[in-house]
Amino acid sequence: MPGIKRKKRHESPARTPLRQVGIKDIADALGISIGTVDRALHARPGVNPATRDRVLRMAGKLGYRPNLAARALKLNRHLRIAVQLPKEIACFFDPLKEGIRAGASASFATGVEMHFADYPRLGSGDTRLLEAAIGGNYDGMICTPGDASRHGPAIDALQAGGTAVVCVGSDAPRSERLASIAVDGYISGSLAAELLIHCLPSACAVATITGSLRVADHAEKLRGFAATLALLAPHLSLLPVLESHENPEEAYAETIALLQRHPTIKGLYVSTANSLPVLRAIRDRRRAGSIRIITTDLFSELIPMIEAGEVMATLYQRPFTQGRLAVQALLRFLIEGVRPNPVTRLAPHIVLRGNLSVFSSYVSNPTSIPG
Amino acid sequence: MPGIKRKKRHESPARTPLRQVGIKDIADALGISIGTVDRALHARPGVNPATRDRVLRMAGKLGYRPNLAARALKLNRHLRIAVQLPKEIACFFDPLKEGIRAGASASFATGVEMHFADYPRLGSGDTRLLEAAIGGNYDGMICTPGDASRHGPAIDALQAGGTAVVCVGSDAPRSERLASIAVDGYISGSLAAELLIHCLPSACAVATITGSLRVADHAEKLRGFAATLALLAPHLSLLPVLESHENPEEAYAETIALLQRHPTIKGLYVSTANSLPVLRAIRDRRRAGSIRIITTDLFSELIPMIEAGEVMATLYQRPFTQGRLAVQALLRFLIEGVRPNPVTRLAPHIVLRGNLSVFSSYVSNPTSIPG
DNA sequence: GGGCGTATTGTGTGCGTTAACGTGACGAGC
DNA sequence: GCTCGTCACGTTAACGCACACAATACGCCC
Repeated sequence: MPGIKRKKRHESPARTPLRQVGIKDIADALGISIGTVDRALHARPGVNPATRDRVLRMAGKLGYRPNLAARALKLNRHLRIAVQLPKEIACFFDPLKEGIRAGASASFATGVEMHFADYPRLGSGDTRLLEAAIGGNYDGMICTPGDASRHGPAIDALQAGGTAVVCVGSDAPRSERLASIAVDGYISGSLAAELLIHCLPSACAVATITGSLRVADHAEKLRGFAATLALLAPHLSLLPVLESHENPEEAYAETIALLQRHPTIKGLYVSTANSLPVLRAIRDRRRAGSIRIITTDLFSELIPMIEAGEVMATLYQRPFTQGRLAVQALLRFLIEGVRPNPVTRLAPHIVLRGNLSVFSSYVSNPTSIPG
Repeated sequence: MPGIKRKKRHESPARTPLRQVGIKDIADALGISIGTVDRALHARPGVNPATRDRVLRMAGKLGYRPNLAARALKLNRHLRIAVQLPKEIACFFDPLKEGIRAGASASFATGVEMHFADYPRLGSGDTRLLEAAIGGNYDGMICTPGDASRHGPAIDALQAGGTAVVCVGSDAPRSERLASIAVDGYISGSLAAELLIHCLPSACAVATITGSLRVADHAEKLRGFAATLALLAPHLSLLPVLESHENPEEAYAETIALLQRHPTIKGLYVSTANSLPVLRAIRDRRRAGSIRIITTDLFSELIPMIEAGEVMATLYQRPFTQGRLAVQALLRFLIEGVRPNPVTRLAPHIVLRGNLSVFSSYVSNPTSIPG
């Protein structure tokens, strides 16, 4: 209850009552019982179709809105929701999990059991975990399908078994998932290109390094990057893409080799969160000042590099928001039956030096991120 | 109820019941009545301090979480919330209102009456409207204090009378308002400068045009712009600020005069949403291609200009999100008594050509903006 | 010890909805 | 004519919590 002391409300006499119309009001208006109204509203059997119509019409006329609190109280549903996410990359998935927690606690649905399960990283143990959940009788599932082709069948099986699946961070487009929340990869790549273009007015070479082109999201980012570069900056030449396979040593070595092969390189887009080895290689080769770098995601080590201008911008994928949206869509569906938009594609936040302070506070304190 | 058909839940025999512990469980565990437990939990008078401690300890031990649905049902509070916002500038305040509506309907609070009141524009009729609400016995109020010095007293009076006030879009820092949600002006200005700097490597002049420096937010934006320019780009010279006073004719004339006085100008930051006259002047003087322009907010006429590259970027102030956050903070306080962060400062979205599609869909369809 | 006052605790009601259960009415089948 | 089943609808008991009110305990005075 609010801590402030307050004057008594409802002291003015002729205030519009505006009492929330309930099932009882409909019943009274029609001279029938609430039981019938309830059955009619829920399309349950045992109601004369004529009565049913009258009820529905009256409900519309009176502007009936079900009292969700009462409903939630009555049918004290124990929603069981599984959350299966990798431990790595922590700077993305940790705040994502926080977002899920925050979004779930904002819901008034009592008795939502959240079962968090971790696996080491995308592609290692995730499929097995997902398949294990098929028999788990979950009402909902939130997961990141790293490999859509392998996870699709499991997702379909879950859906068929009555578990609503929401994909977050990445998508399994051809599966039966209820919804998918992710950052738009094409837009990310396109933004990275645009930012580089603005800084590189004269002809030079730009490069990209990614995790694996087999990951749909990574491929999408490069598609956006290349397309925008081709469209807006014919004077920039795009070097063949490098793949680090999320392996630090490989990323480091690839970068060193790249700098050796192409000393004139002026721009670099790192489309995976694992940018540290790349940045280390550039530092070691003393090229930190002469290459414009766009990275992905945000973590503590990156902050001073953005402050120093070593990294020009990073594309923050808003993991907290993604988690919040995912769980809210799922709960909204399970509780109210509202089917969410099947595909939600967020634009990443462009983090520059000027707005870094806002986002760095997210990194240090992943709870309670507003927007 | 979800439309999908689902297998029966709870068919496995020995599932942990995990019944949500309630006030009754605490009472039973201690051999006392729920009345006492209730009093203890709510720090109400008339409980033996020793019993109170036992209750609190047991509540903690059992992991008691109040059933929000039951609470909401019981104290079926008729919250009356006033929303007072200007009609202009529509591209900002219309989606803000939508955000308020969306945030309120997402809340499970039944019986929240939202009283929307409009006035023509900031500074014309807003103070009177605000003062009129003092006797209105509202539980909450959402408003944009255009002039903090004049609105502060009214806000304090409202708070004293038991109305919780949330400022949105702008702030009245010295008032007793419950919370304030707005975009950080300093960061906006700083971002605008940073974007311009990246595009303007050689010495030249940049200008700014704003509404009125008397508006705290506008002054803040210019402070951020000037500071960042001075810090990062000594080669760019900042011309004296122009004020349009949100008057289209004045904005147009000022811009024409500016271009005449300073033909070498290469960058321009328009820190108010009323950028159309400025852009028209630049077009009329055939300078569209040669000046890098950063604008504020997003509306339909701006979209093709960003697509064409005429406007390099716009700083989208996320009105929908601001509205959603404002009403959610307010409701959370009124219902659960959770005092929100007094100051929330969002970073604006940087809208470039690459992510324009995401935001232009917000403009055309202001309902259901995800993040 | 009875009466009284205060401090502390117990009991009951109802919020709007749901779902199990109860109740007529009517017609078929014997 | 009686039972029985079915259809349409009525009645009612929860759900967990807040709060008004009832009840009990204890200390104190005369």
